Amino acid sequence: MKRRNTPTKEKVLTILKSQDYAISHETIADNIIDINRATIYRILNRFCEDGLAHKIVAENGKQYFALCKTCEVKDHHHNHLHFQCNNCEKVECFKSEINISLPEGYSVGNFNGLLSGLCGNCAAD
Amino acid sequence: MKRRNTPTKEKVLTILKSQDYAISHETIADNIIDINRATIYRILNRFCEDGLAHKIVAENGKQYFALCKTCEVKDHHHNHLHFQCNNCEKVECFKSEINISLPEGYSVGNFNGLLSGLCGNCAAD
DNA sequence: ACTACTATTGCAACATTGTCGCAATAATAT
DNA sequence: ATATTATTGCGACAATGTTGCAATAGTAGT
Repeated sequence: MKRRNTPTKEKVLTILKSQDYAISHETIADNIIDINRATIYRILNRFCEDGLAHKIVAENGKQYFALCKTCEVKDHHHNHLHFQCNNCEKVECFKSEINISLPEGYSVGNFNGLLSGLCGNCAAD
Repeated sequence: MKRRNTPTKEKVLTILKSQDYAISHETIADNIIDINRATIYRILNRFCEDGLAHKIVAENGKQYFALCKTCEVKDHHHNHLHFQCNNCEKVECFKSEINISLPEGYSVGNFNGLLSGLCGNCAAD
């Protein structure tokens, strides 16, 4: 299936690029008016399929999306931790990769690792 | 707030104990008839508050609960990974703890780490 | 430019999940 | 027994993410 370039897709990508944090569909909806919720999800999921972004599931069950800056380019995966601040609720990608070893016979798929607590800014207050 | 012993709570605890995997409220509802969904969640959350169980958020955003067998007793935390099979959907606790280091100024809270893929049984097929 | 193909979008509807307020019930201590 | 209050059930709710369908609009080929 070949991707097409659409204004909507470009807008979502622009927002993703402009953010230092992983964002939820809500953030996107707040930044673009007149874009359907279903469309946002479809675009974001397409980005994930294409290896452009990755998805983080937060402790509240919500999905956050971030561009793949810290991810390995070759042998693409997302074995880094994320951090969500309980106060400002921002989700950020950590640089350091996690070593993952699976039991015999298991096959790897995805990794979703999230720490929570207080970020540098919020803990200082 | 002092806890009380109720039949409902005991039933939920019995089910938790009988399972080798982390379970969702659904599993409990399937095993006990006539118990309210809200009540299940309240009981499970109370178990978590009391350090009896811990909560795992899966990639579908659903909450799973497991008794604290593998968790550290002293200085109680849950720094172990979990694994959910994409086929049988079971969620299990891994034994090995993860080393977690936070950036300067951050304060730790919780860790939610989930691997997904195929478990030993399902990968064999 | 025109056309055909089909990826993408918007809309509406839906299932599901987890939470909350409130009144009724029942566990606990006196 | 009685008083206190933790727990439960019920109903309602908001929110999230997905899907089917018809309409729209990229894209490639002529």
